[in-house]
Amino acid sequence: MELVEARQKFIETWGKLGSEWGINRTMAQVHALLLISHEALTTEEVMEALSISRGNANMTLRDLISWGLVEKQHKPGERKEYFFAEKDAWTIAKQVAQERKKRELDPLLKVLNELSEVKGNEKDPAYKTFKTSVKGINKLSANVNKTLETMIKAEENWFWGSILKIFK
Amino acid sequence: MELVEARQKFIETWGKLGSEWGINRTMAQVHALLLISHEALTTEEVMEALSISRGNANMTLRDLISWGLVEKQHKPGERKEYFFAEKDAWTIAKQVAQERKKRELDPLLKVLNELSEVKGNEKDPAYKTFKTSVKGINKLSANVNKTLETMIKAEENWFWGSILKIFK
DNA sequence: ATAAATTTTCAATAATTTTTGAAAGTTTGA
DNA sequence: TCAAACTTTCAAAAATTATTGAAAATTTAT
Repeated sequence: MELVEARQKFIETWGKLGSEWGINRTMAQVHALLLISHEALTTEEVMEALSISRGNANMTLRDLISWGLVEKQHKPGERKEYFFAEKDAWTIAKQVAQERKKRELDPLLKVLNELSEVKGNEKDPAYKTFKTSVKGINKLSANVNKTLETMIKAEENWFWGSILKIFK
Repeated sequence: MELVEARQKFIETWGKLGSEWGINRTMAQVHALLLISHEALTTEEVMEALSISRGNANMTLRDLISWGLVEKQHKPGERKEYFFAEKDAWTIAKQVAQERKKRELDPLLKVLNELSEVKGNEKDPAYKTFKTSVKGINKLSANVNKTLETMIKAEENWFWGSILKIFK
């Protein structure tokens, strides 16, 4: 396979994967493009490479920055902004995990904690099932949350550190 | 908070979470409804509870079955089908992980393996960056894959078994 | 202060995804 | 064999989500 074709396929595959996981396809594609670019690209170049509009490119790049996956660069003497992606797979994964935790897991836990406290008649099977199910999900979510926190905070932690080496 | 209100909120929250993770909102809501129902429900009851059409309810329930999260039940002497959800949070999580692995991770790995083998000029920075990035993602994905396989196959495995107890 | 270069915004439009509902299909019991 | 009970299908419609593009805002150099 030729590099040009392979690049195309990577962008397409990454975009598809993103959309299966609730990430806008274009955003995943822009990320893919930057991942396989050895130097930082301008908005113009991103627009060109993926045939997307200026508005779309701009918003998408800002989103990627807010996810901590891309950063702006400035070249001396140049006015325009360049965009560059973190390339290390482990760092990307950590960043995505951290962001999703903040955006989704933390709010979920807040709701589950509330719902775990609903009062009712212990004899009522509807009440019992609700409570048991919600508590079960709450507990698992809380454990995932705690683990992510530990992992993110202290990769040096002797225990998690050695587990995580499996993935690197 | 009243049980009726709490149930409503749980269904809404689970639906939102699903859609953030690329799962159709209605499907997540039907799942939520069954999760907090102490007995199996008919298509009719699901339609009623969530105000959705027969076609939608039918397709969604079939999908949930294909994800291994819901099963059909038959009551003696009754003609219609009843649907019941697995309630244990850990079993649900395992099931979802296994399904997503099969549907998404395995196909991804196939592509990444292909792309890792693209030939080109080692002096070309575009080629070098492509190769390095793709290989990095490939390696991480392969490790995640292997770990999931191990986890799914042998929960009894002394090593993973003890790690997984953290989550249960 | 001016204007060229660049980035951002956002209402309108387009594309995609989901849902509906009625018709077709299937199963079961009499 | 018939028909009632129930399930499945799928083309059309609705809802949602993403994209465009031109105007407004901002930045920078002179």
